[in-house]
Amino acid sequence: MKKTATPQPRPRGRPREFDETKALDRALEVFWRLGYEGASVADLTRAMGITPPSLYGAFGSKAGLYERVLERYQAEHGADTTRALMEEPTARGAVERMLRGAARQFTRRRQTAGCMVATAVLRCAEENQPVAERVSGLRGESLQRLEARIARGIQEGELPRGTDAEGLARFVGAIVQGMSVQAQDGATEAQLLGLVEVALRAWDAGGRRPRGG
Amino acid sequence: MKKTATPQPRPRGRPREFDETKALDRALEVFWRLGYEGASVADLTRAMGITPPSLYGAFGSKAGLYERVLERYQAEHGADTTRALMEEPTARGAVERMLRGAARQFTRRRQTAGCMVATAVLRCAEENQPVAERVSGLRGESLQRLEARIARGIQEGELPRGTDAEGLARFVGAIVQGMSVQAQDGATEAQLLGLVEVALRAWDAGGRRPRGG
DNA sequence: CGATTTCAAGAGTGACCGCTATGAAAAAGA
DNA sequence: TCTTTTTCATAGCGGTCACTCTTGAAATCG
Repeated sequence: MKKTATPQPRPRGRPREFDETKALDRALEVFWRLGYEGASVADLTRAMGITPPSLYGAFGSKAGLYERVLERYQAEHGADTTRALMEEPTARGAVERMLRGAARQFTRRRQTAGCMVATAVLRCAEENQPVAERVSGLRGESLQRLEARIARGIQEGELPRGTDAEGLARFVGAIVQGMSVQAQDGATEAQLLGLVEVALRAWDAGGRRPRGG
Repeated sequence: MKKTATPQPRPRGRPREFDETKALDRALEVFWRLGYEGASVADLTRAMGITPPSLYGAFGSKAGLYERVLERYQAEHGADTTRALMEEPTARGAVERMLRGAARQFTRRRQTAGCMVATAVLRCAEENQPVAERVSGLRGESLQRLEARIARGIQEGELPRGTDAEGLARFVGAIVQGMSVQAQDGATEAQLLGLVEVALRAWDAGGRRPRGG
C-alpha cells in the first residue's frame, strides 16, 4: 500500500537541526523551575542545546518562547484538570479528581514542585507586566471553567439552587493555588492530600447557607 | 525633673541624613509591588531618595534590605493576623477574623494587592535561592503558628479529638495564599469574602471524619 | 582651631541582560 | 553547477544589573 504523500513538500532553505518540540520541553523545565524573570536566555539556550539566534529565529523573543511554553504546559500538564472537568458526571467528582490529581502532580519526583501557572509571574518588573497579565488571564480562564462547571451542577440539580457558584469556584481555585505554594515550600503529597480532605468536606457543606452560630 | 540621660551618646562622625524607617517603608512598597527580583537597586534608591552607597552603607546589600523590609512588613501588616491568633478565645474565631481581615487587607486601595509573604519569591534565579528559602521559612512559621493554635483548640475541647490539626492549618494557609494570588489578579474584597464564606463552612465540618459517601 | 570619623554623591566597576549583525553552511530550485 | 533561501555559530551590540571607588562635606573630639 502506498504511503500517503507528505502533505507539505520540504521547505526551501537549510532545514532546522533541532527538534522544536524537544527544545520547547527543555525550555519549559527551565521556566517552570526558575520563573520567567529568573530564567535567562543563556539558561534557556544552554538547556535547549541551541544558540540565541536559533531561539529568536524560531520563537521571536523570550516572551514569545514563554507563550509557546505555556501552551505546551497546558496541553501536557493541564490536560488532567481539563479532562476532570469535562469527563466527570458531577461537579463534586470533578473537583475531587482535580484536587487529588493536583496533590500528586505538584509533588512528583523528578519534576519541579507546584503548578507552572497557578503561582507564576505574580510580581515582576514593570517591563514584564504584559507577561504577568497573560498568565493572570490563564488563571482567570481556569476560574471561569470551574465556575461554569459548578453552574451546570446547580442547573442539573446536583447542587442547591442558592449555591454561590463564583464563591465556590474561587474557593477551589484558592485551594489549588495554595497547594502550589506549599508544594514549592516542600510539602509532600500526603500533606497536600490532608489539606484536600478538609477542602472536600467544605465542598459538601458549601452550597448551603450556614446552619447556625 | 531631669530628663533621663540619652542612653547612647551621639556617634562620632557625620550623622545620617535620611530617616531609616521612612526609607524602609519606601523600599517596602517597591519590593511589595515588583517582587525581589523585579525591584532593581535603581528602583529602590529612587523611591528611598538615597544613593546606592547610602543604601549599601545602611543595609549591606539588596538581600539585607529585603530582610529588613520583611521584618517591617510582618510588624506593620502581619500584626493583625498574629493578634487574631493570640487574642481570639477560639481557634474558629481566630481563623474567621484572620480570613476576613485578609480579604480586606489584600484589596486595600492605595496599596499593592495581595500579601507580600504568602506568594513571594516562589520562583527565582539560582543566585537568589537563599532569599526564596528565607521567605519560604516565614510561610512555614505561619503554618506552624496556625497549627499550634488549632492544637490548642483541640486540647481545650473546642475541636473534636480526632481533628487533623496539620491538615486544617494547611487548609487555612492555602486559602490565604490563594486569596493573595486572586487579589493580585484583580479580585475584589467582596469576591474574596465570598470565598471565605465557603472556607469557613469547611472549617465547621473540618475536624470530623466524613460522615458518608 | 586641627584631627578624626562617618556620610553622601558622582562616577563608574565588571558581569550579565535580552537580543542581533555577520557570514559560513546546508538544503532546494533552475 | 549556480543562485536562492533558510539555519547555523561566532561574536558582540547597547543597556542595565548589583555594587563600589573616590572625593569632599558634616559632624565630634582634643
